[in-house]
Amino acid sequence: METSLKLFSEKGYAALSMRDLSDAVGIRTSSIYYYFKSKQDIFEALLQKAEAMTDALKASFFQALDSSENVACEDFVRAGVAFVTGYLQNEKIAPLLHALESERFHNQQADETWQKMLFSVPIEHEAKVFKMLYERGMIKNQDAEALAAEYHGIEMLGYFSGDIERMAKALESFYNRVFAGN
Amino acid sequence: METSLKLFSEKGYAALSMRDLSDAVGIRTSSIYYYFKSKQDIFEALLQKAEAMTDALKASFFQALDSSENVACEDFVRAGVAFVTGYLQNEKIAPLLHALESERFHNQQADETWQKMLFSVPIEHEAKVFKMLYERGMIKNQDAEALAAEYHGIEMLGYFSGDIERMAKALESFYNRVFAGN
DNA sequence: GTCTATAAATGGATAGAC
DNA sequence: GTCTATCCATTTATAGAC
Repeated sequence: METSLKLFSEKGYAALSMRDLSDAVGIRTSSIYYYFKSKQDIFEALLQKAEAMTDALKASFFQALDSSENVACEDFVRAGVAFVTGYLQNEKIAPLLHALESERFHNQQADETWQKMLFSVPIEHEAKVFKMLYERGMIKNQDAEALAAEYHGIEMLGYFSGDIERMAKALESFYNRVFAGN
Repeated sequence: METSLKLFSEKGYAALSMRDLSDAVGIRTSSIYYYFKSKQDIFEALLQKAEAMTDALKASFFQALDSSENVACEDFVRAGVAFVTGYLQNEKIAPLLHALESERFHNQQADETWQKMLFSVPIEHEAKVFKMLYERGMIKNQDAEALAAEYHGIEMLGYFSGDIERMAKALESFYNRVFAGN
């Protein structure tokens, strides 16, 4: 599973052959069929793992920001950077996301899980955070959904472009405008 | 070329066979080799086309916003929506971007062109626009780079998530804060 | 320019010994 | 559980007739 994740993310589903995989694992091709009934079966196990990761993400999101009573600009920026560099780009999650992204136009479930992991789950949480910040009187803007979309947009730009410094500056700029006068 | 663009974007490079392609075009597989010396050759022609599209984009960006002397919120939102729905999602560009995205982890040039088209070129232009808006006294925020990153982040979120309505609302929210008090 | 024919390699997958 | 051996379909690509 580990090796298939690595190779699927590097080569893509169609380009990865069972021979490549068995060579990388150090067994014969036919031995793979003792554990998985087909190549598709391996990929589906991967999809399941990604689904599980998404559920896990849903549970543990942004705890630091969520529980804090006072949000300093540094915390705010740090939380955003941490999500991208510490989570999306970490060695466990990144290959999973790459494998999903490479197949998302040819595999509906890959697309759905990818969107869930990168967009719906985090945005839903972020909207809750902004709602909380409003209710505590820490920000004046009531539209938590729009704020979450802006916030997450900055994160996604950092994730896809890889320019984390620019992302951090944009988050800071965002913070200064949203928290201005509070 | 048209058919290969369509099929590469739908199936991905490795999954598209020369047979699929020749069947779709209505000729025999061997006849393709009269025009292209290999499958890779076809994909590289596609990459070239994408590069040309990127150069064309660079030239014609956001003219409406660029030339206006007064930016109303509606114009601002409309320009952003137009870039995503009218350009990125149109029938000429979308398959090109999908083909590039599917291969970006296995093909460096695909990755570079994809990043250029979706991020560097538009952001560079958007930063110029915000700089202009500042110089004309229409906004108070001096950091055009950060504003462009925020603005483009919202667009990318709309593009990838497909939620154009949310994108429009976030752009409106962004406008209201950036242009507040001017 | 398009075809038939075919080469030569690689693909996913199975049978059955150990 | 892992192996050898093998099947058979499909792949990219070429040669050469028309």
